[in-house]
Amino acid sequence: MDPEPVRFEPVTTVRAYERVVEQIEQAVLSGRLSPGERLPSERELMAQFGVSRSTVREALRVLQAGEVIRSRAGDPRGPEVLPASTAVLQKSMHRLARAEELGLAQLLQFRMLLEGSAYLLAARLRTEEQLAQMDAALAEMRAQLGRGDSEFSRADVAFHDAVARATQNPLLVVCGEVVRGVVLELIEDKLAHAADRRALMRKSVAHHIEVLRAVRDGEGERACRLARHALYDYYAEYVPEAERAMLHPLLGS
Amino acid sequence: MDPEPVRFEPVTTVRAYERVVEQIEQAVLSGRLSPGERLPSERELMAQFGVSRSTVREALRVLQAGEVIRSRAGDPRGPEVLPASTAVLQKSMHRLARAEELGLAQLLQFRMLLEGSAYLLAARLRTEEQLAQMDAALAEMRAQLGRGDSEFSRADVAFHDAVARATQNPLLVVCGEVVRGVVLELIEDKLAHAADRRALMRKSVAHHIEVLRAVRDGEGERACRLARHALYDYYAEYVPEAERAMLHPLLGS
DNA sequence: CCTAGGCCACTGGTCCGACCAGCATACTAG
DNA sequence: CTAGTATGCTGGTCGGACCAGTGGCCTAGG
Repeated sequence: MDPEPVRFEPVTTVRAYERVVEQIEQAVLSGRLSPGERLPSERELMAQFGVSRSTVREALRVLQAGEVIRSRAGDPRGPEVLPASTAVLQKSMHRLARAEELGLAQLLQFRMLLEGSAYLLAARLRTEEQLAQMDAALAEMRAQLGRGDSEFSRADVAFHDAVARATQNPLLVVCGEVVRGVVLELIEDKLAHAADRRALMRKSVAHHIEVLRAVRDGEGERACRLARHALYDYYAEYVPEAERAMLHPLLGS
Repeated sequence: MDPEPVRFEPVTTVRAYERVVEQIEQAVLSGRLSPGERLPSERELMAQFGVSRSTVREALRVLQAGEVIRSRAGDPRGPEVLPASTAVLQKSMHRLARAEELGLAQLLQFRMLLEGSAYLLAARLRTEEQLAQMDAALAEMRAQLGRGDSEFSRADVAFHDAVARATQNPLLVVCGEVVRGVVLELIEDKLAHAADRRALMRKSVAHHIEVLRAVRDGEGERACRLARHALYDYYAEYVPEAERAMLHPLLGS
């Protein structure tokens, strides 16, 4: 055995507000503080932690940014502990997607991958109720076919959300949502100039009908393949030709 | 047409610090501020935004919590804009996992999905150099077979990273990394008590050899199937039986 | 008795001014 | 020319102050 020498750890200055954050976060994470419960008021916390109100406030700001608590001015009951949400996850993923110099190719690849798998899972795991939700969203799409495309795409989003929810996996829901959003951001201007949006919508509806049938029949593999091909057909023309190859492995053999 | 009545939107009080956050965040997101660049000092910002220093500081705290910037006391150059990181993503996912919104089943499902697809893509897109990196990582795993399992799992991580990089998709790299981390966190204690870790390692090496061969031969589908089955075999026993069914659709027909 | 109304104590949001310790640079003494 | 110090900034923390809200209490009117 090595004669383990005395080891010193690098000293890290821990700011006062960080200690406050830490303690409150631990209380929430460990369940000693449940969603809906209230924290003491800032002035009370300042006494309990032995720090100034500024420090307490900075700590609360951090927790607020992390969706751990919520403060309302004037509420005598104090800051509220929030239930866990995917909002932060979504925001951080969005930031990452925009920062990582992601091209449309990468985003589309990821989306094909996710949505395909979502269908694969949904086809097996969906309940009748979720099936009905997809039906409703699809009906809404058909109804909005003639109207502006903002309503149409809202119905489209609702459809995909229903599919994602059917997988019972919040990760799939969030990631799908984010990637879809970023993809749309990247090409909405190009898409707006598309020659015939009406034709695109009709094609989209036809595709959704087909894929929904596959989901209803439990044919996951087929739904997966359909979705990926549809995405490719719809978006590939906007992907630089050199990068298009990275989408092909997902189209199956 | 409906005689569209005048519509009023609910008034939302926007806090001063929120608007400061918003502006700085936008500057970073839009690229007007790049990683490594510096923000003006708090006193300077307070003049530019026309708010007090407390308000500026609360805004900076929020950005700091979101890993957008970093402040060091005394640094005359001011707060630094950070490159996008996965830390927040990881933390928020972790919190969701602890809040039981996310069980091992969901995480594992997502990981099976991601890693399978990663192999599928890597088998087609990998370069010789990336293949060599996987080889090296695998060799390291074999070398560490006898040693502590922290070295072993580090080599394991290196292998999976090499695979993810071969897909040329940063999203896949990041998500894979994060999910792998959270999964390990969730069961590391259970895994530590496993009867025979040595046997598990050997089995893991054997699996990696096989899957790497599939990648080298360009058999993406096979690599995908192998990886998912391996993950299932390795982890499924820790998943509540009732939720195990949600993993089965990914194991293929 | 009960209820509608206003009152009030307290909340969080913002501002100000002050002090401290830390950092990078310029300057100074050797 | 170098070593060390002085300096002028930085962010971190503190205390006190004021304001606009909120919700419960208390009261006047039924």
